[in-house]
Amino acid sequence: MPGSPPLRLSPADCTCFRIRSAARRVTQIYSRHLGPTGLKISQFSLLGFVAWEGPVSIGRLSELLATDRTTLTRNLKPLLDNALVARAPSDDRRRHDLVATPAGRALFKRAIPLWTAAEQEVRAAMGAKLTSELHGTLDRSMERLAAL
Amino acid sequence: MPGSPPLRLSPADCTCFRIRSAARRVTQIYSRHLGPTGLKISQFSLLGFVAWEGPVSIGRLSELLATDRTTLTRNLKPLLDNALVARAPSDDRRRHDLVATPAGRALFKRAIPLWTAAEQEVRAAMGAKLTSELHGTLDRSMERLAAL
DNA sequence: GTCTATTACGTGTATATACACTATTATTGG
DNA sequence: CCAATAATAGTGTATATACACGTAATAGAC
Repeated sequence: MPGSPPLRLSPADCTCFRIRSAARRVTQIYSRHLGPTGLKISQFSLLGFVAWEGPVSIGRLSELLATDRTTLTRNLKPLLDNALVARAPSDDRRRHDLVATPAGRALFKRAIPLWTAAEQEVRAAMGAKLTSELHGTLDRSMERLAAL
Repeated sequence: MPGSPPLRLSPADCTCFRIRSAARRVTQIYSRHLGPTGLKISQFSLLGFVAWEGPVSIGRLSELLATDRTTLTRNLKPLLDNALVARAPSDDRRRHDLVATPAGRALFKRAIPLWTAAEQEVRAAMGAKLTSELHGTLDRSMERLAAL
């Protein structure tokens, strides 16, 4: 089996540029829908994870969300300030477990239909086939890139 | 032809979360490689576009990069401060045309091999098939989402 | 030729992101 | 028990992102 020909790569072929552009575009659409709740899309995700995973540490969230630990510290601030999430002491005093407050859970529930509308707008524009292709491709890419 | 069954969407199916996670992951890899140049990946892209497109306005760059105009104003600051990009007056005094300086073009050239290494690391981890699938899916998604 | 609508751009504000560094608490080896 | 090590988290700094708003200059209407 012969080796592949040497690829001629140009910066126009940049995987990073493509994925960052798409992320910006998609983020704008979701943000528009979520506007009335006062939640940004990343806050929606973060609040959802905290609500689902029950008491959870920053470090654990960092794994679940594939986000740097210190980024989450900053991202949590608006949620803590607005009392949507609260810190709870844990047995290990190095950790601060995070829980969603009743207000946080209520807001998340109110946000779900708006998120659904955003998701449906995107899926309607892309079509079911492209949507599932995109999800599958991204999921597999994340698996392959996790090792790096 | 019957309609599709009503989709039951859960926030775990979020397209935005997937694409943002992947963008974060990919960005980290490229940033690591580009570190020695002092350029972030977005600066590499921006500098490259300015160098290629010759004298170009902020508004035009905004279309090319699918980035908000005001974001580019901020993103350009480090490049202007480091004299990698310069403003040139244009016939229309509302516009400030941007050009890459010799230092900017030289740095971009030095950065290309590092970008290539990043691109190859990502492609090696993902495989050629998944890479081309990802690119195609992202490109088609951007087309479909541009209308929104 | 002026007045107005449009175009092109920057600023204020707020969030998102992550690396290097620091501080605190647990754990483990002796 | 105590010192060294590991684990957990926050801060300082810098960039990335975009909406709402304000400003300056051009183009068009008349």
